[in-house]
Amino acid sequence: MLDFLGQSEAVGAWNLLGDNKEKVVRSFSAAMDYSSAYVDTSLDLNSRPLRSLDDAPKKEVESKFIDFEMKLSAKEENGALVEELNRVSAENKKLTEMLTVMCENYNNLRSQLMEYTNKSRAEKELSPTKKRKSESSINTSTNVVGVNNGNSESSSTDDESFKKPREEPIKTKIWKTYYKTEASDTSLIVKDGYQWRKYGQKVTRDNPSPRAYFKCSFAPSCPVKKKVQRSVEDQSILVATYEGEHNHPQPSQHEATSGSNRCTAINTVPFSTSVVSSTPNITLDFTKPKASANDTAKSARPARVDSTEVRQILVEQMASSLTKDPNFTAALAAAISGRIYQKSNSTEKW
DNA sequence: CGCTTTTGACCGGCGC
DNA sequence: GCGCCGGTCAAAAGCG
Repeated sequence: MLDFLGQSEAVGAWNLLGDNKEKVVRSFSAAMDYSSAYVDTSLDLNSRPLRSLDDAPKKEVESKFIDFEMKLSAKEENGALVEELNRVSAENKKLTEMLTVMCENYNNLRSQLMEYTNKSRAEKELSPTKKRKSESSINTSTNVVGVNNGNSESSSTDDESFKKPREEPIKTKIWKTYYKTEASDTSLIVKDGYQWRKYGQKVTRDNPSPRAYFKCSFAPSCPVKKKVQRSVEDQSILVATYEGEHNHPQPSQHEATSGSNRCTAINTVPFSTSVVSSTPNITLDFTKPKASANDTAKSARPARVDSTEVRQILVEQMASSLTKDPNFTAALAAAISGRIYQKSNSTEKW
């Protein structure tokens, strides 16, 4: 009985979300976008609770509803239940409004952040700072935001870049790409569509995992280098730092998808603009052939995606994550079954 | 045999 | 000046 009431509440919540369902999902995905807080929203729509919607169990559920309804009418508790439902409905309406306000606030904050980011970038480009030789090009290259992705390497370089003036006038494009790999995979090879020649490997101080140094196999005509190192926080994530731009076409798109080392790019960010979390759940497969990876030097970087595309993918990711969460599945099942209940109620009682 | 990878040595910037 | 550290070099080894 109580259990069923709980389901009804979930039903009400879900129904009342109405057109805001998508907004909810989008806001969640947005939240995942700008914080590295891990939210276990995984659910599996194929798991048990939903199977009750299959034909045979569905009948069972419906019969439960009928029994329940009969009991209710017998005990004349409908009024109380309706009252309870109304109360929950009102509460959910409030929550929906709050969520909408939160979405608006989030959008405002985000636009402010973007504005601030652009401003600070412009300032840094006007008055560059100096660092060690190897890192000076980094600082001239891309926008810098005071948001850390948790990678101690990028955070430390950011700090230092603020302290020292620099004189390196050469601007080199530098950006980071995060690749999701098998945890058991110990290689530092990422398939990004280009051919690389490894020329060194070092164990750095801030990370127990070795850092591999690669040059583009078209070197010296192509000056692009990359460094690959496992993330300190998540050993299954490879952090590839690219320096420079390819001055030649991508040799083989097939290369990007073939090979024993199956890794997936989960994020591409300009150096130290790590606003986007490295949450392993968000997986954007840049290794697949795509139009953006064409001949131009600028497209040499692993496909940058625009915000709407990212947002869409995030929403899809969110949906897929939600489908893996047993709790959400249960709530969804309850919602659907609740609709049946409401429908039967509305046709017979109201 | 030629290309790639490995790995220890070396170099240069930086802090003390 | 010295030591630390990240980055690069280059000889040796590995591989097809």
